[in-house]
Amino acid sequence: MPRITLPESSVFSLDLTLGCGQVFRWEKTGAWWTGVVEKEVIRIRQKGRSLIFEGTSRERIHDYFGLDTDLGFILDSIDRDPVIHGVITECNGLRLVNQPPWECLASYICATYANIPGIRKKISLLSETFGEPIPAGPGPVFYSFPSADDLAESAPCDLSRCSLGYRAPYLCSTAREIASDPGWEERINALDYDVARRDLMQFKGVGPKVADCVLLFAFRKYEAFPVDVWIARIMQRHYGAAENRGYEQISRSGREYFGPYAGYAQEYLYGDRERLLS
DNA sequence: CGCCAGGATTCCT
DNA sequence: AGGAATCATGGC
Repeated sequence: MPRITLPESSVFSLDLTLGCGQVFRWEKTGAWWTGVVEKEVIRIRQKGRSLIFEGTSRERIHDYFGLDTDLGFILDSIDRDPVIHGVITECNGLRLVNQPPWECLASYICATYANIPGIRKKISLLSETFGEPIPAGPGPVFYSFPSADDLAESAPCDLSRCSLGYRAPYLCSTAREIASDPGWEERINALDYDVARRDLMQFKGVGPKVADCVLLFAFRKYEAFPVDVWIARIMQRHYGAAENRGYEQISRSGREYFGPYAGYAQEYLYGDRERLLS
């Protein structure tokens, strides 16, 4: 089975990376994580400095987990006070993965005002209903995440079986838009953060929070600082944000305070939210 | 059962 | 620009 040995200087925690809530399709059984990335079922585990995996290429693992990213440099740049310093210690090795853009966009549209177990279920239902089974030997069947075309072409775009609630028409509309806009990835990629953000927010069901998540998790715009209810509470308790501050104010203050890798700070705070709010 | 959730939209002032 | 009401569903 292929194996990647991480260099001494490269900090990485597979458990924190896949378990912090940035992705919704990975599951851990025993020591092994199993997940679907595009058309591949990947199994992977970590033993110290080694990553052992099957189902995909070495290049895919490097790219998906951002193993060539200098995490130490990023963490140094956001390490500005005792609070974030403690979080960096607690969650050391957490990396932002490079998510496929469409899956990320669709997933975070589904994620609005839902909790993580519920989100996982919605995405699982979407994949089983509209995705394609991936041949992967014996055991349970895994499904690819449906493409925008898959969803747009599903006759009346009937997503009602997937527990999406009021998000269903949003996802349906955005799937159609994306299906007829094949250049959207390249376009967003080429735009600066704030322009790209306005572009994404033209899709139905995409407000500032979803846009920030997509820019951060799929387009590597690391200054994005998504604010959900947990981050809002953390910013209130630990960073003196007033109680009735709106999204833009909290997000901007996070960006200005933590700098060009504010999104990393956000994800570390989110990953350690239980301790920070206990 | 009631409260909450990686919020967005619409309508209002 | 900044509120408030509304939205559908499942987890806990």
